This record gives sequence, C-alpha cells and structure tokens, in this order.
Amino acid sequence: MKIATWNVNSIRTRLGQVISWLGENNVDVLCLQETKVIDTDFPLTVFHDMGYNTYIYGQKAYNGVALISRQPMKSVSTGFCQVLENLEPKWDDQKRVITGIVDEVRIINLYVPNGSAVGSEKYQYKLQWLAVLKTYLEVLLKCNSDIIMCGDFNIALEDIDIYKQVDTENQIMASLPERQALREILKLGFGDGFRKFNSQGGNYSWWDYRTGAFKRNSGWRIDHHYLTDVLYKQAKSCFIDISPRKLEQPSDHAPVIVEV
Amino acid sequence: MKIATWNVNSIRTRLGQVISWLGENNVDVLCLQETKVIDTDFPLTVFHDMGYNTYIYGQKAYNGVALISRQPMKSVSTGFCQVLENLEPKWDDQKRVITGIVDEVRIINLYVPNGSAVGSEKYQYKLQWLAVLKTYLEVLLKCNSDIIMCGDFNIALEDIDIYKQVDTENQIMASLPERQALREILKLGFGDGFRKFNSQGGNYSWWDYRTGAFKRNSGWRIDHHYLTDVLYKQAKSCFIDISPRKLEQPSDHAPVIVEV
DNA sequence: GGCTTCATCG
DNA sequence: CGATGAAGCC
Repeated sequence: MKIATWNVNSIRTRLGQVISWLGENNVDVLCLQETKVIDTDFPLTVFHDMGYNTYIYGQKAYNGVALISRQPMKSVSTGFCQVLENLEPKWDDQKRVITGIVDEVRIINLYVPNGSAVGSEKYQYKLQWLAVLKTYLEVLLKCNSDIIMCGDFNIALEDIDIYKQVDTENQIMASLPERQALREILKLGFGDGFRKFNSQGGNYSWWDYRTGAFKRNSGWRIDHHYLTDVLYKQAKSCFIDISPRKLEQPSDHAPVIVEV
Repeated sequence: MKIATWNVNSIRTRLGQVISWLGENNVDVLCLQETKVIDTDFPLTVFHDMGYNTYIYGQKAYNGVALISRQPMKSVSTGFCQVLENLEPKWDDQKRVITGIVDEVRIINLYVPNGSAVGSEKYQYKLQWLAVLKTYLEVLLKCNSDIIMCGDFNIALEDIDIYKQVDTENQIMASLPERQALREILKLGFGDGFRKFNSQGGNYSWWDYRTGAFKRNSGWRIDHHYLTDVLYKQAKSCFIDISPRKLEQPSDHAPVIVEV
C-alpha cells in the first residue's frame, strides 16, 4: 500500500498537476494539505472519474485537508472534536485534521500550524495545537494499533533536515519547544518512515518560493510519515518526489510517498 | 511618422507584449493608456534600452498614461492644469492626459473616463471632463496648428463603430450626450484618421473580456486618432492591429496606428 | 463575468 | 514568491 502526503498550496490552482501526478503514481491514498477551498467548491468529480474516493475537510482561503483513496475509507473523522468530545470547539475552527481507515490501517492527515515566529501568538497556538494532537493520538491509539500519521508538520526535527545551520532558539519550524512537542508525540510509538531508509541530509520536501530556494536546494524536510511499530517494520520504501516542484507554477512542497 | 495608441490595461502585466509589439512595429510614438502604475514603479529602463524616450503620468491602480517616443519630445505637459491654470486642481486627480511635441506635431494622449452608466455620477464626470478637454484643446490650438489627439475615448461616435444596434439613450459609450460632447470637440478642427481610409463597419478596437466577445468580433471602435487639417490631409494610413488581442492574457484593447 | 489592483498570509 | 479575497472597472 502506497500512501502519499502533499501540501498542494490550493487544490484548485494545482488541480492539473495533482491529477497528472496521481495518474503517474499509483498511490492508494493521497493526503492533501492546504486545499484552501470550502467543501462545496472542492473539485470532487475529477477524482471520482479517476476511481478515487474523496473525503474533504476545508475552509475558505486557508488550511484545508483531504483524503483521496482508491478504496473507500471507514471511520472517517474530521477535526479534533469528534474524537475529543470535551475539547473546546474552537480547536476545529481551522481545518487541519482528517483521518480514515483503509485496509485496517488508520491514516491521519495533518496540517500542523506554521507558527509564524517564535514567541508570537501563532507560535503559542502551534505548541498548544501539538499538545491537543497528542491527546487526540492517545485516544486513537486505543482503537487502532496500525497508524500512519502524515502531512505537513511545519517542523524539521533534526538539523540535517534543514539546508543550513539555524538558530534553534529563534527559528520557526526548528525551535526546541516545537521539536520537543513533536518528540513527545513520537514517543507514543511512531517512527519516521523516511529515516528508516535514508539517514542523509540534503533531502527536503519544502523550498521557500522566495529567493530561488529550490534551484539552490535550500530546503527543509517538514513533510513526514510517522508509522506505528508494525507498519514501520514492514515499510518497504519512503521517498520524496521532487519532480512536481520543477514544474511551472508549482506548490512550494513536494509529495512524499511511503510504501508499507 | 507613425503614431500608435494602445490601452494596455496595466503596463506591468502587459510589458512583454508591449515590448515585442514595439520591436515588430517601428512606431515613432506609442501612446499608452491605463498603465495602472505610479511613476516610480513604471518599467522605464526596458524602453530606454530599446532607444525610446519615455514620459509618464501615472497613479496607483487606475488610469495612467504614457508617451513612448523614438525622438525626445518637447513641451511635454501632464494633466489639464498645467495648460488651464485657473482650473480646479481636482481635474488632475485622475491621470488621463499627457502631451508633447515631436517633429513640430503635438501629440495629445488621452484616456477619457468610461462613465460607467448613463445618468450615473461617473457619467456626469465624463461629460464635464469632455467639456474641460474642449477648453484645453482651445488653448493648445492657439500655439500648435498640427495636433494628433489620440487615445481611448470610451466613445463610439457612429453606429457602425459598434457590433450591434444599441440604445443611444441608455448605452454608455454610445449615448447621444457623450457623442455630442465629442462632436463639439471635433468641430474645433479634427478629423477621424481611421475614417479617412475606411468607411466600413466591423472594425473595432475594444472587445469585452466577457462572453468571448473577441471570438465573435463583438467589438467597439472607441480608440481613435483625431488629426488637425494639414495632418489629416497628409495622413498615409490608419489601421487597427488586432493581432495582440489574440495572444494569451491580452489587453481588451488593440493598438491603432496612424501614419502621417 | 473577466481582469487587475491591493492587502494579508506563509 | 505565490496564494486568496475584496474592491473597482468595463
């Protein structure tokens, strides 16, 4: 089973690229982030015509996640609050979480907040959001032993996940508190799919649109697949496909594919 | 001498098309309207590199006119108020007028207000603006006997200048009061360069972006060259070049070229 | 309805 | 740099 994650930075702008990529890469589930569209405007039919089942959780202009699955998914759930019933509803104002089960495997598709700048209000929100995510995962792990949690984490966990040395005190996506929050989550029992197969630096999934970052490979590895034990052990491959980033009008992120 | 007028609907968006058109059409003066850019952001150097002298009169987001001249121009003047010293300054809030002399010929480049809808406040402004234009021309005619007044007039003077019969009571760009205001101006001694050579309908310079107007040639002839007597008599040709309207991301107007 | 600004976000 | 939405024009 092949599971891909791709922050497309607007599904409507990127639809042609996503469709052609999906035609060439026969993935079973494609997890999209930053769809940036309300559900009524999501281009469903083109995925249905390709034989995919589509589960969406979007909003206007910002955020938005979707699951594009060859097989119908079961136990699909959107947002945190359907799982954490006592959680304040405001945690679902931003559409960043969708999950469903296919072949006994729970796929969790996440768009973690960016956090803007260390110390900012948005940074606090990111850290709190990661704490909520942890409790969310604790609940799901009670029912589902096999989980693939993937998406745009907006966190580079190790220094080799960044093209240059950064200040881990002040650099968003690399600061120690957010790294620590993610490590606490991984301690629940997740392994990094990409690092099972590749321990080298220079592998990135996001390059800033500005300053020609992609040409110089000035990237960050912030899009991840985290797998629970059994899935991690049986994983066959995990790689970043940088080819869509070379096209005209690309997303700033490249898709990442794990095979289990 | 070849004088072109072209409403480019943003010089920055259309720069590539304007430059390549200018390279292929060796005009002496190119009169631009709707440059939509403040003077500090106007792309001057690319015109200078082609050997053109550039005179600009722009504002943020709306309106804006420019003269692109092979020869340096003399007696360049922007707006109405430099010529009509007692005129209220508000008449230069919208940047719609620029003029200069080349080879003893005064080129006046105009972007006449559209007027929105007959009877609206903008319509009243259009009629008043045309009255001011008349007094402006009366002054210039005292000093310059040879004048080419060109630009986007937002007026189709005759029924054959429109692809279909319209209601001349209510149709903006065709209503009797605005046609009459323009006729009063032409009575000062101007002839329509295009009509010296072509008395046929079906010749248009503007096609609405909507409803595939260009494909069906549902156009209007609203971009004109008006010439004083001597120039009118010696004019060698006047034609509309519809080829740029066929490109991707075109202006909704085509350039018009007169040779004198 | 097409298109181009601008402001905001990442 | 590139996305969106709102406003204004035609």
